[in-house]
Amino acid sequence: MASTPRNTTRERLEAKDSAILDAAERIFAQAGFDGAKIADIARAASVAEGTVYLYYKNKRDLLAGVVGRFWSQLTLGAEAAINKEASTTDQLEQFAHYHLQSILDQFDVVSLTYRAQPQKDQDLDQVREYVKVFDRIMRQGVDRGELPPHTPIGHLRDVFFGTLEFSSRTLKLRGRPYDHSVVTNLLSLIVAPDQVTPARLEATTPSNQDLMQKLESIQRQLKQLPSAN
Amino acid sequence: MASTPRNTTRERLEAKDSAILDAAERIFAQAGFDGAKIADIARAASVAEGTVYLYYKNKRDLLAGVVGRFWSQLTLGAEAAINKEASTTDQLEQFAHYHLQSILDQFDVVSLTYRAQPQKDQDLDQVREYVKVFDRIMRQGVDRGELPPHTPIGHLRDVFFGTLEFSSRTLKLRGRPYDHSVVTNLLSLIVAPDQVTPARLEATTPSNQDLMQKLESIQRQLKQLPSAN
DNA sequence: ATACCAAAATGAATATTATTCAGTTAGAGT
DNA sequence: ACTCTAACTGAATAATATTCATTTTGGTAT
Repeated sequence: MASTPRNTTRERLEAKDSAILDAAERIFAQAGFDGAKIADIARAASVAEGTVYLYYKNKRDLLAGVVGRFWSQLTLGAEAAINKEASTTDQLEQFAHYHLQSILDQFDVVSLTYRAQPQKDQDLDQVREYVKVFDRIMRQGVDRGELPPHTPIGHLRDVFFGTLEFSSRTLKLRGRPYDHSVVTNLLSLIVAPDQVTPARLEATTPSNQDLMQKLESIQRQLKQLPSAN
Repeated sequence: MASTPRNTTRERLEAKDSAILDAAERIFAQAGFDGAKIADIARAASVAEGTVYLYYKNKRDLLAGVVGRFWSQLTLGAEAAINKEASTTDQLEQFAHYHLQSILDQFDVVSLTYRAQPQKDQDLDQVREYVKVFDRIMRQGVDRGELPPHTPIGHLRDVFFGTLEFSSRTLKLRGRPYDHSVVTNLLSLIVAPDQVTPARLEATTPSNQDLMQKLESIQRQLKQLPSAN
């Protein structure tokens, strides 16, 4: 019955795989790799311990599954969060915002990514895929002429992801929530400074620039007073 | 006999502690946290398994000891590698060079640092101490007038360490050796962000000092008005 | 509908290690 | 030399990852 539209067997297997990954993600994030017990994960997924080993060779392989799925989903979310019609600067800001928010939100899962030496080469495939989102934006920016042709994309990629990851650690360590100034500051380094206008900030609180302009305007008016000269 | 210059007992204990840390560092770096067996570490340190537990509460605590010592030594090395008389830019380059080279060289030990959730707050104390080296250079740069007064040191610190850490991962992943262009590129962002000289930065974002000067200037003008009374 | 078979699932048994602890050794002070 | 304690030992214990002999399930053919 190969032509039946719904392959119930495969569906059942995928559902079970998914349940195991869900449970593993939860337990790993909560207890860390060592603290997580296969028995707990199996129970949370409503399967026997042995069943876990039908889907994943061992605990480490299970972790790789969790991490791989996480970054894979993050890639999808990023594509959705970025407006491909927007300017390069705006796309970068959208991506940086999405990335920082996501890794703060799921800090524990992210932390599992680089734990110990990833065994296999393909263990980081999904991360590589995610990173390519940045490369695409930058290449498009160069093509469009919004970035100089010699832009060192490789270097800036390390700056982009490295800074956001380190910032997320700093924020977590200090118990602070998402902070957009991290994104603004980063962008001011990566793209030409005059292209980055902290629109939100400008709207809410007048900058020193605004104050200075106002003062200069007042001063000009003063100079025009008849007796002032 | 408390006045004897050499306290042999203490010395013996410290030597043993050191031997255990040496062995642990080697085994942890080689096999990762999970892969490292206490039995192996004990054998490599020439002590019984039980002895390890006289010095460290458990395996995780032992890891914290290894990581703490590593960063502590890195701090000493950094102080030595930086010429305090040099310009801020040069000091930053020296530090960046030292840092990247060190973390590449001892990549496996560095990787152990952020593994899983550091349990205690003080687990990262030595890392904090290390990070302060950057802050000191930057503050000195501002004091000397080599950096604009409003340099966002906190943000730039995340950029500095985040970028170098991520770059080290990129290089390792590709089997590449130390690459100084990483340092050069990073510095061009931090110190002289593409034609944004300190002067220009000052011009674009007036400080409160600037504002105060402007106000005082206005005030002087006002006093000269005849009708001002 | 029933029988059959392979795939899927189970969980008790096994293997591997972290951790403990009852017993031993060493060395500082008297 | 004797004592007493701190340091050390390694076999015993406990926790838990992994295996595997057995059972269950569900699709397919008759």
